[in-house]
Amino acid sequence: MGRNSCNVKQKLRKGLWSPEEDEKLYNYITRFGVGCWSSVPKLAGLQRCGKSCRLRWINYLRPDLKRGMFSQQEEDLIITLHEALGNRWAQIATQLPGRTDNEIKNFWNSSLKKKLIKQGIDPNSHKPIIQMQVKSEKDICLHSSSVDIVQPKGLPCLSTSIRMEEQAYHWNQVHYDPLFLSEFQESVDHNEYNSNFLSHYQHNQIFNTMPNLTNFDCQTDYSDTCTSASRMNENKLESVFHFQLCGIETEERKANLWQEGHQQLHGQSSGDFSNFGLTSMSQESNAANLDAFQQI
DNA sequence: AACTCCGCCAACCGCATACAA
DNA sequence: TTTGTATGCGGTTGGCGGAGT
Repeated sequence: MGRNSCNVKQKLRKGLWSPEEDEKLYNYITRFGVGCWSSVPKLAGLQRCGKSCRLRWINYLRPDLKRGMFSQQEEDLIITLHEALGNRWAQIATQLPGRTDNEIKNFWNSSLKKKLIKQGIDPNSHKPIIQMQVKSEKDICLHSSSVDIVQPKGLPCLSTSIRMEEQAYHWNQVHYDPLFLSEFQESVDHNEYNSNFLSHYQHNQIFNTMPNLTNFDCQTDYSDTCTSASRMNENKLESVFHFQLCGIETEERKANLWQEGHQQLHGQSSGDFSNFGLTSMSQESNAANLDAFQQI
């Protein structure tokens, strides 16, 4: 049963979002909240499909999004979770507050994958590439007599006890909760591991030793990726307003405060967001204003 | 300066699933 | 139970901008 693209029914806009569209969507969501996405574009006065609006909100406009580079801890966590979960970006994203599945996926494909390959690790299996080559040669020799245990998709490779120790060591490196590690080990031992295991932990907030990434410090040194970092900051922050100033607030009053703050800073109507970016905000003259605004 | 190449990332597309009528 | 619609997810793509020539 094929389904038409949501843009086909009407002549709807596609492509990059303009600051005006962002403003409309942001104002609508902060005022009325996220309800039925399919009705959002109509009610917000946008020539977009609901799907596009949802994506824009989740990946860009959401006030609780973290901006900037991935920290080393986040990087380690993504690698570890990818080893355990595979390409389940949405599930991985639940363990990284303020990060979206799209962002993590892009980061993985553009950076982490290459990094692992550079380190001689296969990004799909997370095994050393040399070991994989030896194994594949062995497979060719042994063919059907292979005794390897087939792992369910998404499970880390735990076919030997040595591997399990390596795994535990690696997981400890990224500061997993010891309770989580022991229960994970137990679940694996009893073949009880399933894709909901991590969800369970997330749901019950058992990742209590995971570093708090919400207040991630963008000043951290990321020398090897600073070029893309600066570009990312520009891309993300220059075009639109800086929602994080006032955090997520659904009440209209807060939205108004935000608009007032914007006007205070720039002396213009909130309709024009094109100049409300990091570039200008990073200037010292604005820093003091920002501090004052954050007090609102 | 002009052009090409290439990496990054925002956004789209199609599929799967959930849910309501 | 069937059908239509909404939402969520992962793979893919196209445009932008920086680097190199």
